[in-house]
Amino acid sequence: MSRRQYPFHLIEPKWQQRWEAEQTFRAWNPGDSVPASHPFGVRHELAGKAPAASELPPKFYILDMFPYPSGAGLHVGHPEGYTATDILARYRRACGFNVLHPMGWDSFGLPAEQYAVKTGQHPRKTTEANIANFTRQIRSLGFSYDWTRELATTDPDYFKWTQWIFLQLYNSWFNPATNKAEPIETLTYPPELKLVIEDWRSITLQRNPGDNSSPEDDDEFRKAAQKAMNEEVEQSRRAYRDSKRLAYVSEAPVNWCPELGTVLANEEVIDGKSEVGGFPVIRKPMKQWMLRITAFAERLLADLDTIEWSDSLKEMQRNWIGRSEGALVDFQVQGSTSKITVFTTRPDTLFGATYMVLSPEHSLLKEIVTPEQAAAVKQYQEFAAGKSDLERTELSKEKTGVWTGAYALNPVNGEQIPIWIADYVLASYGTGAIMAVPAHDERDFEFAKKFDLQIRPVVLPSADWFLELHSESQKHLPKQRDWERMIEKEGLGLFQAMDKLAGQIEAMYREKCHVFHKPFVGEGSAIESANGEISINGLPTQEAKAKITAWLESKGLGKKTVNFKLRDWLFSRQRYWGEPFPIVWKRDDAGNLYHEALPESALPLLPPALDDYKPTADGQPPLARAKDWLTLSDGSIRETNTMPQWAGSCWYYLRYADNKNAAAFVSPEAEGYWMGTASSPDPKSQTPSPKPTPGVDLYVGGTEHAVLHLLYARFWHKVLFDLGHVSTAEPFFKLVNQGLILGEDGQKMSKSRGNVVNPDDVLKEFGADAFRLYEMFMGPLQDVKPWNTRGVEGVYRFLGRVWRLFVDEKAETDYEQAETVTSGTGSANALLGIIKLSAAIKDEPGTPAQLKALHACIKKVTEDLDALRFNTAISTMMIFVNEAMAWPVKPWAVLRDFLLLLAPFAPHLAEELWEKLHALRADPAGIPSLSYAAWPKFDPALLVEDTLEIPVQVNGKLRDVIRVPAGATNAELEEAAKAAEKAQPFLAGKTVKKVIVVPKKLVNLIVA
RNA sequence: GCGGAUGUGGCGAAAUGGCAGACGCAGGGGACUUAAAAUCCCCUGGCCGAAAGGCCGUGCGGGUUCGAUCCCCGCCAUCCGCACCA
Repeated sequence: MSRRQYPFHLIEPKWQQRWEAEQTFRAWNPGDSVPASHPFGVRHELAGKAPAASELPPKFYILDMFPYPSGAGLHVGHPEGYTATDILARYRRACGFNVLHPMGWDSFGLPAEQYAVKTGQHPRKTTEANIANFTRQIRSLGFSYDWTRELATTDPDYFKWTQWIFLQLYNSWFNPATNKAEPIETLTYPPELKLVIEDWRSITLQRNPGDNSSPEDDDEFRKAAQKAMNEEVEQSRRAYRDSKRLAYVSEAPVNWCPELGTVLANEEVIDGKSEVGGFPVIRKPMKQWMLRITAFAERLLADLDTIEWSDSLKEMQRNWIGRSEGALVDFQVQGSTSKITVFTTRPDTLFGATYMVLSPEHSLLKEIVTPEQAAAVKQYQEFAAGKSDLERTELSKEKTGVWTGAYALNPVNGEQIPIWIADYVLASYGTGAIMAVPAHDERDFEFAKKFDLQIRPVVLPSADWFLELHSESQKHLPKQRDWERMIEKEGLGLFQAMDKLAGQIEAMYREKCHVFHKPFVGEGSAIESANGEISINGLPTQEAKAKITAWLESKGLGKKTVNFKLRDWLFSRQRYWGEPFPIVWKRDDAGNLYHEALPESALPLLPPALDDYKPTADGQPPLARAKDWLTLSDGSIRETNTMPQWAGSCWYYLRYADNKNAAAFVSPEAEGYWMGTASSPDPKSQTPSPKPTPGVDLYVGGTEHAVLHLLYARFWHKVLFDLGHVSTAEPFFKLVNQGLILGEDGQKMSKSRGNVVNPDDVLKEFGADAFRLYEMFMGPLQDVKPWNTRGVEGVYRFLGRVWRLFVDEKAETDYEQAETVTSGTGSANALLGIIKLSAAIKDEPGTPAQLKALHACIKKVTEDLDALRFNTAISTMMIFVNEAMAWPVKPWAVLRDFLLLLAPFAPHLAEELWEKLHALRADPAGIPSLSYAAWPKFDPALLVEDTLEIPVQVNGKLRDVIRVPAGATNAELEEAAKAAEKAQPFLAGKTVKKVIVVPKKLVNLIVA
């Protein structure tokens, strides 16, 4: 394919430059002055004004997940989502919305830092170069972003506010009574932490005679006296306060990579090895900053019901949050005052608890381990700690553990049960300890079998379960032939035999269920579950749970509770290229370290300049190398951790609304307009539907962020909402995941497979419009689909047909000759000026057939865009063009409306043809802007058919198609169907028993 | 193992209770051309048939219905998450 279908190489740069020069896609905030000439102002009669939110048209916020600007540049997967959102942004603009469609850079990140470690080049340099390359690539695709709102998370003007939001978290606590984040000042302290003196003014002074100090001095003295008296309790209060903050410090097990000398984030650990270098990673407790996301678990779960995300995505978030209802139960340790609390979802199986298991890291171990077992326990703890995550999962098939030598007392029956430790119990879930009910839990069952612990059934399964077990033909169970014998020799019916068999297995289950090969983990009815005070025998599982839990609560032995899989967010990284924490460390009089926030005025806190970006030899983060930066004049020491990459992406969508604001992270007006529903519907706009929604109206991005980014951002947003900084509880109202684009070989694109498609190459050969169109034509946005270069050629040919639909053949030949002569060095505009439109384009009304073709196209494209069905919208336009090519006369107005439909998909080509089309008419007002021209409306009256094709079925099989007047009655339809020629052979000699007539659709004749 | 999604021609796909395969790719034939490219026109799910036409066909097996790619039940396969979460 050597010859160009049309001169996209001239058209595309021309319009991209025009859009940029005229700031065509600038989005206007409330209060902005709209220039007199700007097409947005012209369209909405706001030119030269500074409209308030109520005067602006309704907003539509269309957001892409901003990219990490990697050194590799864009691949064809990126623009898939960007193209979809750009088409919608242009469509919504045409519909009369004020569209916010921004782009920016998630530019903190590991690759730039690793490059810095290797080469000493400052990560900012690498980052800037990568951003420049990404910008070039993205701009070449002709997206209608408002580039004045561009932002980068690495920009100090941006991360100043990331740090500011961290301070909001730091200075807040979660009030369980209100279920909200509140300023830390509203925290109430327990009675033992009451200040001795509440108010320094209440301290009475006894003046010495002759003391002539001023009353101000008295106040100073009173303050000092209060301070001294309260000092001790104040220290405890600080500790209490610090333990309640949404941002707090905790000794947490982290992914420590000895080889790299650093801590890794979970997402940087793959199969127990570091993503970089593939070195082993172990769990190690270290002091870390944590964010209290768990406090919001319930709301993060419940509010999923208020937003339009795909089921699968919501499900992934639900699984991650992992809510489960159960009970906390206390077990007394025998011969000790200590209690072990366990979390269980099956309190109804308490009578079947035959041993307990603590995680190897459990804090009570040092108290309860007997001297005889101490060595074995210690050895096991070391064994478990030394295991990498990889080894833990690899070895998970075989359970390991050690007895502690201690016993606990089962609270329901006082029975002595051994306490074990095993690494199948996780320190980080529940209480880090379990009651083991091997008869009703797979893991406990496996463990009990291995270590020969008692297995006691306390839930009776249904007969079906026994029969299923039997059908798996296990050892020890009755054999198939036993069953057959029952039927044959004992003369039993099938169901009697099954009952008898189930009965036999049940007896065995009650007596010696340790011979079974699997436990019963489902719901049944309780057995063997009674003590002197309470019995749950015979109760179905749900009722048994409720009753035993109530009993435990009444005896003070336990309580109903809800547990979550979600953990608090480990928020610190031992890295250079991230936001420094606005935190310093100090020592109190007793010499204890404590932390304090820097004042807002200290923001942004910039990272120090370094020569060496490696962690220090003793495992300190790189920031600890900057000795000057580290220590403040008052002796306090800066926090040397930095924030993770997620921090910047947690709130960038808010900054887009007001990215230049130096006084606030976003102004309330801008936030209220773009994120709230403050904008008023514009009565003049053509189709402002669907209505603007709270938050981002549409967010498009890959599934790789299904959980972490989207959960973290929702969490921050809720905190900001509680503190009154934003007006909605959820940030992203509607979210769509674009599907992965695979290589031509159907495999995931990767450098090593050599199947990566570079957009630059595609653009060079086919142009941006063809590229955009193909990405959308491949299939549904959400689907995974393979790239196919022949497919690009197909849509490219379609654009060529559109070109030839408009352009005069002779002029095209002239243009080609001129281009050859000037060999591309001539003025692009002069060359394009040679192109003349076809003489077949006439200012005549369209024929009914032409108008029908146009309006059918308008209808389908509009409906498809509303439903994000880009692929079928494009095929509809192909059908229109194929038909229009044959028209001897091409009505001007019909082609004009078609260009409006094409414009969101292929904006450059549409602009060029729009310009030429309008140049045919010497309109004194000049050429109207395509980008703000109103979306065409279809006229249903033009689509009405005079006659309809109606399929005729006989007994549900298609036999003929008849043509009837559109207004035919059911009776007429029936008659016509019975007379249908090709149906006759199937009707001959038979009586029509029944006739189904679906008006305007079909007739089905049922014959005997 | 658990959860979710998907399964339709040679390929990407469309139709979501009513003519299965729109549109595009690939393939075949033709027009234009000295020739090629480009463009334009026609054909193109399988089987039987000279044709007219018929039969079969949306992963597999059942069901609901006058009628099922579509709704329900049970399987199978593929992909994506999560995975000792008590």
